Amino acid sequence: MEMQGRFIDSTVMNINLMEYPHKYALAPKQQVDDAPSCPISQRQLNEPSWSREAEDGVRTAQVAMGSPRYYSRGARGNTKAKRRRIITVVQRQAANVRERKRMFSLNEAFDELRRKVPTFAYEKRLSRIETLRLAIVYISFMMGLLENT
DNA sequence: TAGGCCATCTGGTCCT
DNA sequence: AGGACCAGATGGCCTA
Repeated sequence: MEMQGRFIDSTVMNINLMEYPHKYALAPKQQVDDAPSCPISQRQLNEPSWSREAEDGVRTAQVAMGSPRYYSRGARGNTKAKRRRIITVVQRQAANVRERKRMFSLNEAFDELRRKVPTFAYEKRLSRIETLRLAIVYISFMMGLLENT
């Protein structure tokens, strides 16, 4: 079917993305008192996000001297203490790498979905939330077409 | 400059 | 025990 592509867009389908509330309900800010915020988190955004393992590995090697450990905070402030999972710095770094890879594959899926939903070529790149919402509307639109044929 | 978006880190929970 | 998944926090970049 030739419908995939640039024939319809949000305006054609009477989609007003702005009608969806974009405000997320923000929980009270979690207290981060024993871990520095990510000072290296914004390096070289033009790199593939998980190609930085070598650099992180250096940092890991530096920090891992003396085997410091991360402690899950668990039920901090509660009287009923949960079992805390203790991980090493190396394990924490490995988990960070896995998380980066996971987010990378998630973004790949978003990119693929962006290519499937119809937009005008000159439209700016859809955000992730816009992509999801437009995909929902697009699917509904196509289902309506099928039912009418 | 404020707000939106995103990448990353981190800890909690679930599952194998 | 450890990996996957998730959500909160944080900070940088970009645009109106």
